[in-house]
Amino acid sequence: MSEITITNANSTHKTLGSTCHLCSLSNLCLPIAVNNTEIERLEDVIKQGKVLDRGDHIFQEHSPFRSCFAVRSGSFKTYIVTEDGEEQVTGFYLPGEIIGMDSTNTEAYSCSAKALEKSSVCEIPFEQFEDLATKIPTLQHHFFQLMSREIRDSRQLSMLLSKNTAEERIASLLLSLSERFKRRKLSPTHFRLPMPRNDIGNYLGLAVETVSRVFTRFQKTGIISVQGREVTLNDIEILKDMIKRSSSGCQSKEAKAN
Amino acid sequence: MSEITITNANSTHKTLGSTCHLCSLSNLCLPIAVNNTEIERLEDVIKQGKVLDRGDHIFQEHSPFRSCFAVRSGSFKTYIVTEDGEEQVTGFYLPGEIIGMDSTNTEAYSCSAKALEKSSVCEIPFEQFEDLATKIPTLQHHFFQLMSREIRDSRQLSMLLSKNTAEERIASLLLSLSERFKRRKLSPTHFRLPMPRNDIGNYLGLAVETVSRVFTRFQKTGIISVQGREVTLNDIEILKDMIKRSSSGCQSKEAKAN
DNA sequence: CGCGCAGTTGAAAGTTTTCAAATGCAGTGG
DNA sequence: CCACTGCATTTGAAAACTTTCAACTGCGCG
Repeated sequence: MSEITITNANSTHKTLGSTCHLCSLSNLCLPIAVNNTEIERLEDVIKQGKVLDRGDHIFQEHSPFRSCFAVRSGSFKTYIVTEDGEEQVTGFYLPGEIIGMDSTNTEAYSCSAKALEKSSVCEIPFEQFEDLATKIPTLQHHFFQLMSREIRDSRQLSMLLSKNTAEERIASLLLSLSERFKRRKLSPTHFRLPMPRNDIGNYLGLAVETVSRVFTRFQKTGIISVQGREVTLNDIEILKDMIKRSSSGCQSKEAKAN
Repeated sequence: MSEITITNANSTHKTLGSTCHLCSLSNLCLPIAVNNTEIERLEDVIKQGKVLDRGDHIFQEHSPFRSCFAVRSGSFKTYIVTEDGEEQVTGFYLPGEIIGMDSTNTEAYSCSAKALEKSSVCEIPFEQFEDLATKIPTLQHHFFQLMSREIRDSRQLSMLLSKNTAEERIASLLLSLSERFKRRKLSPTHFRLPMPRNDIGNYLGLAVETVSRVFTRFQKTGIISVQGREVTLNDIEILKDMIKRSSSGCQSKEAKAN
């Protein structure tokens, strides 16, 4: 099955036949079977290479929805501001993952998306993309797939929040990150947390202090090593055992290869 | 804008022009703009009138995914069984709502769906439906819409679970049910809970005892009246104020009229 | 009429939060 | 290059909320 991936604007290059690597994030973003004509259409639709600094927004809650965004580098958090002005983190997004699917076909974005560091994204203007999807069944299929995965991931998070202890939630997040790094061919056992403790706590429904204490506890028992945002998972099995009780891990938003 | 709705097998009738009421649940289920030819195609695809008793499953987790289901009467819960054998309720579904969208485009159902009482559903075989969607842009659009709503609803639940107290969670569920009854032209202030306390607690991440205590507390302060599963909301405003702190209420899975 | 499940209630135990305060780290300006 | 300021992280102790355990009540169904 051939694949297409969104690309770096500077390094676009096509190969003959049906395979075409447009981006360094092959397999992660929009891995779908299309022919060359369709690839060209996709290229027309997707705008590449928007760069953002730490703290910049890709889009703000309530602003008119136009596009989804594929993370190319860096990392993002999505969040909602509640009526009393509190921020609620709804997700973290790493390279190869797609932001904004919860706003698909709505007037406005249902959350804000902010860069956690210097990052870049590809823009997927949704209306055009949708048109294209009616013409390319595999594209439609793939997008249904991404969305249903997003639903399942979110369910997963709900379960985590409703039934699991602080330790289990953190173990779950660590494992989720681990898998997502692994998928990008990076070390699954040693990585840098893109987000502050603050956001972790917010996302997992825990006080910052609790997050900190759990990290400390994990460190003391030797399961992980932490220094600031650098984390080493010393015993993934133990972490996995911790969350066995619940059906599975934290959400992992990647576009899983078809 | 014309509408189509899935129907009772016995009372199928078409009206001329572009409006066609196939089911008593008009506006709730699949309200979309289509022409008559398209309506006929939809009718071919959707199987109507499957009846289930209390405790019956529409589908089981891990069984091969074929169809989504629109609730026609009664009510359902969806749930997952965790590795340690615990049940985790992931949602409640009332007439006009669609079950199974989280399994769209997957091999197997990602949860089980069980009738909470004598109920009936319409079956939407997904593969055929998907084909149809590529031919009817509004249908594709509508389904994207339903799915993105499902994502948002699930996010909402996560927020509820991560940041809200027991009282707020229950208030939120009550208001969600209230709105969903209202949408069906039923009383938004007096209704029968389709599910046992058990499932409420499970869904909201609370012990049954806590659910019971909160109901009692609400009753004592006069906000609601409860006798078993019969509930009367005496002061919706107070309930709304309770959950104001969080951005919004509980999930409401209805297909909102386009 | 009685069994069994659903719901309620009380008291103790556990987790997590909150409040307060100290320490570390990083970018800024002198 | 260093001190300074502000934010991030850590830690301790008390307070708050929810769960757990146990027991009791109520209701529906055979």
